[in-house]
Amino acid sequence: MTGNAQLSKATKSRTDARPPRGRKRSANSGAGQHALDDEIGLDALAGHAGYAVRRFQIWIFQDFIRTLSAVDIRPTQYSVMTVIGANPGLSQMAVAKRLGIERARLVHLLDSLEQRDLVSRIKSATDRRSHALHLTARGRTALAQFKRLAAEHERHVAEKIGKGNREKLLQILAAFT
Amino acid sequence: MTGNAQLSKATKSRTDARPPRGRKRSANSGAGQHALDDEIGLDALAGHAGYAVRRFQIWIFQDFIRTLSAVDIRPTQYSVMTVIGANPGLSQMAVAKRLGIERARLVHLLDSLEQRDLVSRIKSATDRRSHALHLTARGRTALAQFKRLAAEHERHVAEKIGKGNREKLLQILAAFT
DNA sequence: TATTGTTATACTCTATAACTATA
DNA sequence: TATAGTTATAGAGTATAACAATA
Repeated sequence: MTGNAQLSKATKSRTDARPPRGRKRSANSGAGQHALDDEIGLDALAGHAGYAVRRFQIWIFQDFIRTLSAVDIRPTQYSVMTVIGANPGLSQMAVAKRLGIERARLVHLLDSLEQRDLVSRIKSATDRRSHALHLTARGRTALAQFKRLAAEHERHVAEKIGKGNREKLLQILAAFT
Repeated sequence: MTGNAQLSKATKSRTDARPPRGRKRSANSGAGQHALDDEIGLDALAGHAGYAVRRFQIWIFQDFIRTLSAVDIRPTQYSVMTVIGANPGLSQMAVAKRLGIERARLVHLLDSLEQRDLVSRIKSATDRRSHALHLTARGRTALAQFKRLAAEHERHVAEKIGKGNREKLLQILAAFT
């Protein structure tokens, strides 16, 4: 991402396509008339939850990746390990459905976690089509560390949007988890 | 995405009927022990804003794409057309920075919008390296329709999370837009 | 027949690097 | 030297389809 995700001062949304302050910019004028990003209005975009959510999600994932860069764990890998850790024995289908991940994609995610000796696939005795997923001993130790770093990331979020706002957000979006 | 982002209502029927409240599960049990998604705990994930935000963003983008499918416009295309419409003459760099899009990616986005005669690139007279971006006449008419459909999508969001919650969300995340 | 895990393909998006034409 | 637009590549992530083993 090139853009700055920080506070750009909510420029007023204009319904028509006119420059903010009578500063004239002819229709065919050259590009680059805006010295500051703040001058560029978002228009209807400012009222769309999806736009704000997308920008926020990019920021939050980047902070997560940065905060856990020393252990090389990305958000999806963390989510997979966390549900397996909390629900040992789950099948790949169950994990995929619970987290909204394509089962085809989970195959590759698990391949990489298994190669790092964090997760193991155990052939199910009752249904030989499926695998029971477990953390390895190493995986359990590692996950504990990942959780500490993830909690640190979560503190960054609270600093960024405010403690109360973070809790309100979790409450509003609880139905989607 | 296969997963339903709504409150999963556990449609899955399974031969192996387990008591809903029984929770003892041995560490080496086979896969597929969970009859209902609701039984699969998220553990630490439940406290992570990023997880909820990601699930919500997937839902909201899918609703946007579905609601605007008749006009074949995706969220990023809509955002690009909206800022160009509100700020005619902007350079590609300015649009890219404002929306947090890689300038390399904006090239392809604009190629496709230009091929559909919605946007035009005009050589800047003052800086011949850059292009001044404008909506075409057709683009302006089309954008008005896109905005009506986007407003319909926004009503879906309000229905889903509640009117007040949607406004609270916009307020909390305003700093990221 | 249906499901689980797997492989494969295609398209979107993100992140870089390098090239060109200008400045 | 630096910047705007472009081209190219690589890696995630999403969306499908199809296949083998098993139910």
